Amino acid sequence: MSDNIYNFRAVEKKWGDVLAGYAISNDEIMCTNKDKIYYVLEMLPYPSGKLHMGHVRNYMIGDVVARFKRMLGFTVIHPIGWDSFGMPAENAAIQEGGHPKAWTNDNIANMRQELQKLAYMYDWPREISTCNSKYYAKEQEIFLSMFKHGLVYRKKSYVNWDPVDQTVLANEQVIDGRGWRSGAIVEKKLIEQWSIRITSYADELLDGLKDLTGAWPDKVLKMQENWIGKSDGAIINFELEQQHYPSHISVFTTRPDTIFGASFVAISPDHEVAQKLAKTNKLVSNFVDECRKMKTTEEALEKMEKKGVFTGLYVKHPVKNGERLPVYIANFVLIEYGTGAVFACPAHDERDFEFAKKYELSITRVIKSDAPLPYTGDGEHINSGFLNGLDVADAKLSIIAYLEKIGAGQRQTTYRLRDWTISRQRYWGCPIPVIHCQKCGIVQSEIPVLLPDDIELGCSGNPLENHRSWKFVKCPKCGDDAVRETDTLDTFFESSWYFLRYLDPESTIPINQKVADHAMPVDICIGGIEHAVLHLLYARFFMFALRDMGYLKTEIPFKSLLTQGMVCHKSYKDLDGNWVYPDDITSAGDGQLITKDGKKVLECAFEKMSKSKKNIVNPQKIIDSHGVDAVRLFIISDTPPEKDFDWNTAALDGTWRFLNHVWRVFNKAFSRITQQSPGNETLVATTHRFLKKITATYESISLNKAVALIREFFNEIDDKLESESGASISVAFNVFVKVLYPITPYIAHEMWSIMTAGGSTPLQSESWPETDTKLAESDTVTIAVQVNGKLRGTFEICKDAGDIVLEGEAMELLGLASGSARRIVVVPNRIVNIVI
RNA sequence: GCGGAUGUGGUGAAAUGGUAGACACGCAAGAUUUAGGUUCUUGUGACUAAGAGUCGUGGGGGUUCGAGUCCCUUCAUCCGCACCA
Repeated sequence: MSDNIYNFRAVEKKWGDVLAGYAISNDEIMCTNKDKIYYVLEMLPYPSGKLHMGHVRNYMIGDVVARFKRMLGFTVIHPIGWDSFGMPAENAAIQEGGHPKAWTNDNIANMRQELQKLAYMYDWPREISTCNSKYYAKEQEIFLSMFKHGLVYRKKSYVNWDPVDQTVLANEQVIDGRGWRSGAIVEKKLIEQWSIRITSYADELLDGLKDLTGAWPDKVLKMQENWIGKSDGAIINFELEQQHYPSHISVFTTRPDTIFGASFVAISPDHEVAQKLAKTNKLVSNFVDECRKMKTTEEALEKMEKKGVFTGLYVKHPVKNGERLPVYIANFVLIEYGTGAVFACPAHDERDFEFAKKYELSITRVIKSDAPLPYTGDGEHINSGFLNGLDVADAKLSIIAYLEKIGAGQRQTTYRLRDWTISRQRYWGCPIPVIHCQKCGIVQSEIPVLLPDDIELGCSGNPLENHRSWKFVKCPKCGDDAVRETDTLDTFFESSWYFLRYLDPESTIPINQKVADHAMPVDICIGGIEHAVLHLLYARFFMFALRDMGYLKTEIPFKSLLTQGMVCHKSYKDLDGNWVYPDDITSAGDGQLITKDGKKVLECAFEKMSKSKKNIVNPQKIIDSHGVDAVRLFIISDTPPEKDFDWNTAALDGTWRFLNHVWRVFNKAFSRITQQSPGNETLVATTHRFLKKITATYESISLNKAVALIREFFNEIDDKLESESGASISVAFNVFVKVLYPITPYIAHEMWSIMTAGGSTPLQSESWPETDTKLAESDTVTIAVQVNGKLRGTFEICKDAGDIVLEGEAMELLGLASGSARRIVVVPNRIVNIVI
């Protein structure tokens, strides 16, 4: 191999198998002390076809951590798998022909190869694919456990309904109020769906956030806290005057203290009273229909007028004897929150105020303030009977006690969190293993319930509905004709426990508790911030639920969490507004950018790499041109892992040049080592100084800083190469190769094999070099001299020199007579600040 | 509207309250003539003719011998949630 050019292609070929091979057995895990086990988890990818830069960055961070911890002597668990159910496979099959299973498995095969090419140290024997029955059959067992424990249930709930595709859509699949595939305006529809009782864990999920403080990003904790949305208040029951309706309307309020200012009660169009009225009252039914078609996009909500219709009904005021309040149906009252009904105090609530103005309802101020209405702040109660004179907090306590005494209400905590609707009318998902029998009701099916392969895609609705031989079965209880559940599970169900299955992917039971309780929690989970609420909340919930069902004892899924930033690239548009690939752009010379065929191009913003905006860089392409090591090094250089990474192709060339530089210097150094050249030994101390700092940056996963220090260390070696002894250079390179290895394993391995002449252990079984702390501390320091806090010069001196000595040196440097300073502040080994 | 974060050179970024801009990218000048994408040296925050001068971490205050860092205030940008009773 040439001494000047690092032949990455040859080296990648030579060490590919060595670097991609890794496996840790469960015996080894069980024999390892719990605190010497390190579980690195990257959120498992959806097999979309090709790896993108976001994957490369995500898995690179995990790989560096895994390799570093391995060298530190940990038993590192570092698995990978595929989140392989979901709509894209089904859609691809419809659009391109073929079968979702084939499409998915082809993609997995391709992406697995790409991961191996990048030398990610994955424990391949632990690989899972969620669309494989080996995985989803165990998931069905968990589902049935949840069913038995009353954690899953069927209920009618309002869901996003696509009237063209005839299916329920997840919230994420509704874009600007329209179905992402059909483009139809999504309706709210009340249908029977399977749900998970995640709300019964609301308090535990909220409390659990405390244990994660500091280890999970504050932002994520805050987002989960807001999502759970605990609010304390009261339920107040308003007795209905009219007959033939429920005896009362219950409302939830966080401001029971404003009850004396109540002016009306408003119920949701989906409230049972509204529903009943709609059957006989045309005005009401028209309004209810109108509300149902309401768009739920942000802009629509912002512009939307507060509207309502009077029901003709009245309720009794629970506290003010003899007073009655009109009942309205209002478009701003949500059935999903609280009780689907509110009482309105227009003086102290903005929405109520707007509504009351519009329909000329009474507005009574009950809190003293000079501010204009509506006033939502604190203050002394007025016009409020026995609450008069109290502030808001005291009035709340007082009124709740009173309501409880007279039986008209009670204290109540409400959550924004709703039960998780888990059923999907989709083929490519885990079948819900139950059977509907006319006689026996819902009956558990024998498991596994396998997805049928012979399926007709592309028809409207769920293909499983149309698969007669699969759908129609005999009831396992009574033997009568029965119908299989044709809904499948939300794919978030799969991604809520995969990290437990990795620990024993072949186990006959879903979770091998012995291994799980020994190896869990995951020490670090690395993934995108987009899962801050969904996946990361579901995973936390699953741990609590699995604990309660006796599957394991551990409660926390991920001890720490790193949310890596997005990989961004500048995007470009031509003058017609079409996106243009960055590769197709050249400079016209006058600063103007043009496409290859001469069209003018405008620079847009740095934004997340996406196919639709064409601002993508194909990892495969740059691996071919720059080599795996260059790509690995580049993707973690310069930007902290949690920040967005702005792609810069010129900087990638710089990384490539660095590796060539390393190679050249190594060859020079190697000949000095073998010749045992005489010279200085200063590099030994330098080495330990850098080793100490580099180890600390790896430890805190400040990978951009680790890279900066490694480069600084290398520059130091390069500078001193000619003057140092062979022995000293050998010490430096021994450490340099090892600190480089987690990032660029190929070149590190090549250098190592040359240095050890193949006679020593492979680099990946080597342990991390230990810092000699005595050597790491230099014996001279540079002292900064300041006058009134401003730098005026520096001097070198022995470490730990006394204050008097430093003071004298500083005065001399400045040419000041002793005693001329008003005050002198000395910080040992750092600074002398002279105040005049 | 509520919540969160971030503002440092041309760019990505460093800095336990203690020498701001480490490490890179880019750019400029010079050397070598390398033909594999070179390599090497020097310079590169702004201002100033120049300096060992002045200014400089979004703006304005404050605490301190000393503030990018702590406190108050303000502006801007980004992200999340949102008719939540």
